[in-house]
Amino acid sequence: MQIMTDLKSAGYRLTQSRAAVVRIIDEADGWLRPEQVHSQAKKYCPSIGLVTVYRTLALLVEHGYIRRIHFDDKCHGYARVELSHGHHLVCRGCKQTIEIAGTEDLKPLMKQVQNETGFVIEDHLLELVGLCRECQHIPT
Amino acid sequence: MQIMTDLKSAGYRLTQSRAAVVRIIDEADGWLRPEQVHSQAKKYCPSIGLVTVYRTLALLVEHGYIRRIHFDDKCHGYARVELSHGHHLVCRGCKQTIEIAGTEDLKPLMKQVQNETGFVIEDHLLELVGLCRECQHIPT
DNA sequence: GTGAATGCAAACTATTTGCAAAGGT
DNA sequence: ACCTTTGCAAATAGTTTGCATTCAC
Repeated sequence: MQIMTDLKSAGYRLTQSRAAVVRIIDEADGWLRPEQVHSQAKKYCPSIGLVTVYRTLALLVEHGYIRRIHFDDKCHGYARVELSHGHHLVCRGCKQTIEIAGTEDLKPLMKQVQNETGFVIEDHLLELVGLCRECQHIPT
Repeated sequence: MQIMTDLKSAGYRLTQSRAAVVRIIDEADGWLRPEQVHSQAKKYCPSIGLVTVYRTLALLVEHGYIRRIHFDDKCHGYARVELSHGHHLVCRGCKQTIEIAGTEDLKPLMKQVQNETGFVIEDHLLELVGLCRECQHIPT
């Protein structure tokens, strides 16, 4: 729960709701939608409201503890960041999200792109979507 | 307007609205939000409704003519696909979107990930965000 | 003429904001 | 006790759906 300590030193209060959200994210195998975080967080903080979940997720994103997951459809989810600026691999079947160490592999590509385009690249997002071993029977 | 021919052979009708949306996307330098496509498409089809824009965008995505752009915040945009499954580079300042030929560079990484995780990777999304030459004066 | 496509309004989903009450320090 | 944080309700933003009308073929 390093994040809780970090938040405390940043001047935030250690509330039940925040602890509950962090705990749910920690326990999750993959990514969760805000609504899922909410219903699960009630386990540890029965009175928690969905609004607080949104606010806490925003706080955790801001502090780099979790990351937003984007899909081709409209749904957004959140997953814990394991490796600084790693990329992620999402299973289309069971939704588990695995962080993959990645920036290094992209360095040459990014350098090449900067040279060719004159852009200064500030950030990048690499998302691989597929099926994990257990979900490979699922049709396309 | 290859896409219009394609749609026709797929059995879709060549309507004013569809032509207007395609034309706006073609003329755009970068990505556009549905609302922007709508207001600009009125130039060519004054009666077009936002709903039709959404429906047409979905059709064009389905046929691989455009791609959804995801940002860290909630806004989704659409940009033309120039290169089959290329990745894209988005300018944070002026929003221009450049397609970069890319799958090749990721092949080794994807192969490695498949071996290490047992996943079958079906799709990937690489988005580089930065500032183009003209926008580099903009603060972070 | 016929059925696909459209536009409108209304429904819906996801997220954010205002504000009084509760809780952490 | 003070001031942040919370929960509720309501507001908002983005997108989708139902249905009568319009338009491409």
